[in-house]
Amino acid sequence: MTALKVRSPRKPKGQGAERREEILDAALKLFSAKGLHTVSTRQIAEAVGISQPALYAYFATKDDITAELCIRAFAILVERMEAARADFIPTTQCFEKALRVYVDFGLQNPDAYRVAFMVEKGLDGTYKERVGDRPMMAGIGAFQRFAEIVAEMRDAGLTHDDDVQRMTQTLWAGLHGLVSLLIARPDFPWVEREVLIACHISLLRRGVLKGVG
Amino acid sequence: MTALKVRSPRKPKGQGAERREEILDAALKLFSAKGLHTVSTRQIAEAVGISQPALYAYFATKDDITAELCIRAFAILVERMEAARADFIPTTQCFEKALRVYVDFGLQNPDAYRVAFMVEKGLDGTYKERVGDRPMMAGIGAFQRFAEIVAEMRDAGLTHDDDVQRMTQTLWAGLHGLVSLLIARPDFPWVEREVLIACHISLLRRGVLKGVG
DNA sequence: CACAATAATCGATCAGTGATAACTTATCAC
DNA sequence: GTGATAAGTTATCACTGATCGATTATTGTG
Repeated sequence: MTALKVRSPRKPKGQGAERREEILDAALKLFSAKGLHTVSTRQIAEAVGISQPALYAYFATKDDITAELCIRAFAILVERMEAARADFIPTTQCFEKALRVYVDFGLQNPDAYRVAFMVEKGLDGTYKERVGDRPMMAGIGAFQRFAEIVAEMRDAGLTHDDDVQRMTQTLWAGLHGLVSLLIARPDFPWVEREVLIACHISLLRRGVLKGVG
Repeated sequence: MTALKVRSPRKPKGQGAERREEILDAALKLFSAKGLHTVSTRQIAEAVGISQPALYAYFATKDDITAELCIRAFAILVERMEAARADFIPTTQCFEKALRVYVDFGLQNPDAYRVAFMVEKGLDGTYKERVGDRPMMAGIGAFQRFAEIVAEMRDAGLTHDDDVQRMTQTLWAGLHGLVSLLIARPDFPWVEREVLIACHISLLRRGVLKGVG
């Protein structure tokens, strides 16, 4: 491993934002390849082709980089949830499809998902103060879309429970459980993944909706 | 903060194991108070009253300390699950009670729970190689108890699905979702906790069991 | 074209991290 | 006493995220 540092040419004067994107791109790739905690700021900087302190011109903190990635990823989720909601009618099929959107997103964006819902917060509130709950709030946007869907199901008289908040939180927790375990423990002797997901979604649907089992 | 280092007297010759316990005790308290990632080996050592390198006479790695704490905590869970299974008869009440045991355990031992199921593994396999999957395996012991309970329910003809593995994994994921979210995101505007737990358990029960909604 | 302004970036450095090596000290059996 | 050895030490390493102050390169202006 020679690892001569190859420097990227300095950006023209107004183009700092471009470098910022490069940093986010490099970070995303590294995180996906090696996991969140094992990637250092120096590795990110080297991948971009700049010095390590240069990162701090664009991000106050390493956590801010992950937070931004996370927020962007969740914007995509909200988008997908809205798409699912656009052609939503209160049926079992539509309902399951919406759940499936969430699961697929989590498994396709494991790093963002980790940062948003699985990363340790630090009981002293450190994490919270630095990065805010911005990533989580972004995730909550998706949660709200879920609440709307659940509300529609309730209004159609299809749910067991009438309290939408309560039901949505429970449903969300149920989905999150599968997604986070598949992400955190890929080596567990899981039943075939597609089968498991289908089975899980059916279970949640039965738990929320009245009618045919 | 003066923080004069107060040294604990050297242990007699055969009593190294006692120091080991002291380390685990101190670590558990610190982890509970400040969270896992924010506690350093130096802090643990100071709490015990020994030098930082002295830790490494008892544990090869910082992760090994958390792993041991985790394994011990999960031994308790297995114990409780076995107790729940001892006076188990295939009824809705007993089933829900068993689920409740799991949730209560997770919320009472959040740090152990984190290490076992929520801590990042490192895609390069670092975490796995050092600490093994010993903590997770300890957790799996509890999972097996669940499987047995589910099997009893199936044999009584009460479940929707006949595949015990599949159902148990799904059920476990559902429980884990609530526990892990409550641990990781305590600040989320949750519905009142007891209500939420009860609601979630009902949902999972409806998802798994046939019969009355 | 020269020049000041400034965005972009760098090298040096800091305190803190987990971990290791080499050494000391207390305690024990004989 | 005298070795052997468990228990613990200090010094140090490579690495981490982060800060400081200086240094480029570029730009619009005179």
